[in-house]
Amino acid sequence: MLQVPYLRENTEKALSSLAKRNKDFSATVESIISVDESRRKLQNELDNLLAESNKISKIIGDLFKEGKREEADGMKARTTEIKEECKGVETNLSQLEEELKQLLYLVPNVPHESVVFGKGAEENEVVYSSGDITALGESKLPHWELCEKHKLIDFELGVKITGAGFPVYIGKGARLQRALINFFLEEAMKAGYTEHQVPHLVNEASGYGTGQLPDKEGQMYHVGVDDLYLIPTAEVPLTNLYRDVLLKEEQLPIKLTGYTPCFRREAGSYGKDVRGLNRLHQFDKVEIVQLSKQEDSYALLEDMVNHVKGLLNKLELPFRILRLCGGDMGFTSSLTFDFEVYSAAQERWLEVSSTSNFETFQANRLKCRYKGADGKTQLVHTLNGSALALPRIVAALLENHQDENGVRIPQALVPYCGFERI
RNA sequence: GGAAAGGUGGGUGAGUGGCUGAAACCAACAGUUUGCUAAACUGUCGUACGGGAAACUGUACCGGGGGUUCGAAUCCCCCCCUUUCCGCCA
Repeated sequence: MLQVPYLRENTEKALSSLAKRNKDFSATVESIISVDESRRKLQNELDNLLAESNKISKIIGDLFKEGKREEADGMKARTTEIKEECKGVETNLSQLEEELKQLLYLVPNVPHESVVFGKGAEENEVVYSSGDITALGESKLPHWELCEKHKLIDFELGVKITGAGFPVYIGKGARLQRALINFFLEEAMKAGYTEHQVPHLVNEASGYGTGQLPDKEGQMYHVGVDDLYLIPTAEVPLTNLYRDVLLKEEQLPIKLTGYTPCFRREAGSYGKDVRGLNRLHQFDKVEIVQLSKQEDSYALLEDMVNHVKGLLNKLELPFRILRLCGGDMGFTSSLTFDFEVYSAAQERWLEVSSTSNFETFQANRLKCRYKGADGKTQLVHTLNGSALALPRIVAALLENHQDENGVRIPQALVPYCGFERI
């Protein structure tokens, strides 16, 4: 959620940046500013009424002590009057506050200056690419066929016990999952991230904290009886560890990592793009999260991008990095880099990581702040990235490293797997 | 699921309807002392929204929401959460 004073003082700048999202927010922002102005006016009115009432109450108290009971009783009339007036003002005020909140929920984060205008995914900029597109022979197979051939994943079984999008990993397929999770966690640990095992269900407040609520309510599985949500990413519990927290400057940056399964309803997506491992309702992911001082966040974003680069290089996968254009960027993000791995057998790019700086957008709702050297309290910047999500990595590994004898496991992963080939 | 006890500032924790935005202690910050560190001493020290160039100042906030009262952290009602005991259980 953006901060009203920011919008008020930087209206032009905010609007021109927001326009990069290929949507016009000027009407909403204008409403925010004008509603807030009315709000402040009413607040002032109320404050003055209350100030008067407080003053009178104090005098009455003093009169009572002096035993001037009648004089005191005489003053009560005015406070009753004030109370009536306050009621009206309060009602209007809370209405305006609610209105303001709803309006603020509509405005996404202001894109970073490096973000370009764009309507959608086609306009994302490739800012880096690494590795050659793997040349595969005629016998190349997509991962879903490789999975069947080598008995790594049984999609049908998953359908039976749960439904589509809930695969069952078997044998070397299961061990590969475990190996990847451990590999990613170890690498994150070496890079200074502290591993956390967090709950896989979160409450409503956490959903609001990181911005999944109210914007993406339908994307999360909701456990009605207990009013809890299954996490769509470890970002939610990890970042919310620092909800309502006042940090000291020297504690920053805070670097967190964790493995969790992720649950996404993915309502409305069907077809060939979601075949096999390309899109699932449940998948595994290792997430990295940072909380930082405002002035450091973009350097740290760079570090996170480099960390993910390192992982993909060790897995010997060809990939590219995209800087998302305004139209394709998530609601809460200021700047996002997507990582895509080329899948030679499917002949398409698969998104395997999304690494973003949210600046103060999440921190504002989270109320995660720190006290700077100057004694001033300010919001932290939050960042996160997938490092990495498993299913498409598995797809890419299987497809890119297949040969006539099966599938080769990249060297870096062998110690974690315990086998060199599938 | 049943019973009981609790929820107060960055932390611990007092708090009799008005002198309580809130004692005390810890932490933090500034200073004095000191060869350095430590200790000791002195002072400062909550958050949010307003007004003001500033000093300063108004209001709100003691889990959340209502109510009683001229006046509520304090009394009443509802809700939420935590802890402990019992039950169930990996």
